[in-house]
Amino acid sequence: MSEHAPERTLYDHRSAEPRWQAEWTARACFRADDVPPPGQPKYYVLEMFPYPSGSIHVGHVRNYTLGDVVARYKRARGFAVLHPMGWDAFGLPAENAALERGLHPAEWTRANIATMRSALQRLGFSHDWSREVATCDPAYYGQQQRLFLTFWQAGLVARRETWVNWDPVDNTVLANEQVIDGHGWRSGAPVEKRLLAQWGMRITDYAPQLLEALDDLPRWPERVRTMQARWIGRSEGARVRFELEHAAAGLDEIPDFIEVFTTRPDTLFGLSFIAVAAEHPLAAHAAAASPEAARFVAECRAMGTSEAAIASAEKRGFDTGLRVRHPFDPARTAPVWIANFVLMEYGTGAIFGCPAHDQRDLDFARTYGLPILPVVARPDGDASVQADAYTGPGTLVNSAFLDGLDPDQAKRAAIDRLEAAGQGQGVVNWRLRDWGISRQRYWGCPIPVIHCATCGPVPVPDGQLPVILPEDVTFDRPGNPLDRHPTWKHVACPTCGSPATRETDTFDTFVDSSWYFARFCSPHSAQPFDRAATDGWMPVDQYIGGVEHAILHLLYARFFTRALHDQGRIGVAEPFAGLFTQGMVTHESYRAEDGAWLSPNEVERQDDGTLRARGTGAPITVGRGEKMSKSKRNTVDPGAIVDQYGADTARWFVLSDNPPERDIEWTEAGVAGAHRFLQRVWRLVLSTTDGTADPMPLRRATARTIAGVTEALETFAFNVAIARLHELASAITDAERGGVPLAARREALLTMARLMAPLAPHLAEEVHATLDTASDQLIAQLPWPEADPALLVVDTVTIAVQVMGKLRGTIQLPPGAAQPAALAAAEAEPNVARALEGLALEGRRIVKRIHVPDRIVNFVVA
RNA sequence: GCGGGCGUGGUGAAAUUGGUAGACACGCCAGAUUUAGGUUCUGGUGGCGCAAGCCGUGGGGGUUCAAGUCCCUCCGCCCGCACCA
Repeated sequence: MSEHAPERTLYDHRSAEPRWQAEWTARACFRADDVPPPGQPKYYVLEMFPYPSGSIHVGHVRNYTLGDVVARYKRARGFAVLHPMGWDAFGLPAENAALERGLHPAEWTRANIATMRSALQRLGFSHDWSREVATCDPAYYGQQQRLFLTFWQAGLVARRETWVNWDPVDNTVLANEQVIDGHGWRSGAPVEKRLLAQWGMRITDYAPQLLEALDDLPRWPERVRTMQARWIGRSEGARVRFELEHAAAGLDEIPDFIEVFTTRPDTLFGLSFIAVAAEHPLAAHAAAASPEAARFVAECRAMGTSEAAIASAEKRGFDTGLRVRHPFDPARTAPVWIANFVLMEYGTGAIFGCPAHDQRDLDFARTYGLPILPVVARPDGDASVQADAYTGPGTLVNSAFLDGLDPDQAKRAAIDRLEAAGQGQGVVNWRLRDWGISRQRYWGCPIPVIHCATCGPVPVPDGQLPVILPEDVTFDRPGNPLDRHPTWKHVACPTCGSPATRETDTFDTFVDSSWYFARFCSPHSAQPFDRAATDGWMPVDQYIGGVEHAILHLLYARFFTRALHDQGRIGVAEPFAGLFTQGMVTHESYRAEDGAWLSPNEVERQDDGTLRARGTGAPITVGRGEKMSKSKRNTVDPGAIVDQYGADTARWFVLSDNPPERDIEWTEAGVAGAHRFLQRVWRLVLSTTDGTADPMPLRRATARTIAGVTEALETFAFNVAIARLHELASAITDAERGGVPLAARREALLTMARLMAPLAPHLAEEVHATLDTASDQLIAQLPWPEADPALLVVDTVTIAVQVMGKLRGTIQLPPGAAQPAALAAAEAEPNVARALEGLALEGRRIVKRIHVPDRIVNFVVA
């Protein structure tokens, strides 16, 4: 056996990683107090907690690695760090698993949590596991019920008959935010509209605040802020009452007027028609009176929102026969239509149509031959109606008292007149809807309400909380098993004592994730959270997760925090001071000739570089990198990567090459490359060659690396941090070859280990323990290295010399060299001199000499 | 349609924020050591050119001594929202 057996030169992650993980736990390195120590700055790092689906995927690895780099770095920088982890554990997949596999959702969820917890722990993340919470635990959701009741008291909860989005596959209501393109966000089934009594949160009360405060979140991505702003959707306009002519006397209980919302009250004289949504009460009246109207309304509803994209091409309507009077000219009337392009959920569910100045109205008017009256002339005076509706600036015409005004003036004048006449008022309209939180599902937090025939809905008294989800339920039929439970829902009314029933709906799981960040501050509190703990830790300094939560989760969490703030229960109005949205992890997809998707481990690279099916050698088609998905089978199991290469390799790879906000493509070559580099570091550690060369250049390189890595970590440029560490490794390799003493190289390696520690913590500890046998501390306990300023001082700088802006050479000068010296050296540079001579021969001479100290010299020749 | 973002070698990218474009890595080429290696190490690698040099950050134009970076304009790609009155 040779002296350098291969096993001895390889870093063995299989033994090192569990050893260091155990050591961190034993020393409680990542334990945080419920209140950060006084005098020490705090830093709360939070990654969006996972749904316990059963296994971690590489997206999780990336998400938690990013958070862990920040947590470990901030800890080393002297911050008291809170870095918790828990489980967003309620939700539909657990019920589906129950149906498919006969497992109870609780059992399935708990097993998944156990698996995923150990998978995460194997990656060496510095989470404080003593603060772990699961939203399906009564200790958590009981506090959530308490929060709900305080929200109710604060007037933020409403029970209303509302048109809801009904998912016919999942048998539940969906929030607007959960309807994607007319389909359920989870089931993908076309969403229907149903009228149901629902619990809702009055998030619209907070629309102005939620919008304005976006400006105070500079550490949020622009993209997310604009998405939220558009979702909240503020628009200024007017509500206008149109009195109905009661000509159609056959209709019972027709209201006296229709109210519309418009952003263009200036164009009221262009009125051509009124259009109401199919769900509008007036449409119901019309349907009651006329079979044709009923048929049209039914058609619209059947179409639902699912065909919205297709329907957008075709505007369809039905004339109810009703007419309204013009608010400014009672002699003028216009017809009332039911139209498929009017949305019940925006504004008042009714519009006034001004075809000349609104494209949709124009399309509709042309389809049904309705009048088109221009009321805004273009700046050149042309008021004619062209192919497209005119929405630009101009002057009002055909508009009585508004004539001659510009649209902005006319809006104000029209609103003034409406208000004076009691026919409308200027309003701000919001796109944001109230948040429906009832779900007809079992596996969620029970809504703590009792329905009494005499008292109505009654809150469950605090002493009876939590309302525990019963576990003895069956899933043999569709619908909510809580409804069918023999005893659970039957209770006495807390107010009058008469027989009553529990609410059997459960909360939307987005409620669960709207306050977990506060719970993490004091996870064992007998209240939702302790004020001292949230005062100490909130807000979250750095929140990290996928951009798919840009609207739903982040908006609800902001709403909850604001509401709690206004109730005096929490000290911050915004939960997340900094938000980072990471890119996806993608992978090539592979398809066999018959079109079947192949997983990466069913594919093999041939000697000629082509990819073929493993075993059969059949040719395959390689698709571009795209989001990993089970259907395309292009997923990679992080567990297998950790087994083969170790946690540090997986972490290093997801941080390498790409900036974290961008998508990365997972490649076997990239993983192998990360692993090679870590092994290379280990070989440097094992080197025993000694020498007597000057160690100063290596020391300077190390100091520069400290500065470079620090800056990179501060700016989330983790790929750049890795590049800097590669450079230091090369410098140490060069030093070894150049005979730099072993002790100096080991000093550099010890610094390198500390710089690497946030990214590859296990190897870092191994290096540290190997080279500094005197230390009884772990890197996890040590402060961040400081660069000696003296070592950052350079004795020469390279200055570029340009002639007419083109690079002609470089010169070496001491830093801070004065202009005369710099110019002289520049002119003396042979290549520069030659260029200048050549120009002089053409009779051209230097007219200007630019000198930027330590940067550049530029000779400008006329 | 509206909003946001992006466009740099064969590939992923970097660029002190207006000052030497391509750091670092993958890949590729050549060599060394091994030679069972998908090992390790060294050198090379934007394009054209023998060279001096010229060209080069999606295209065009502008500002400037100097532009990947700022301004105008066009093209292309990605993401989000979308009959929002």
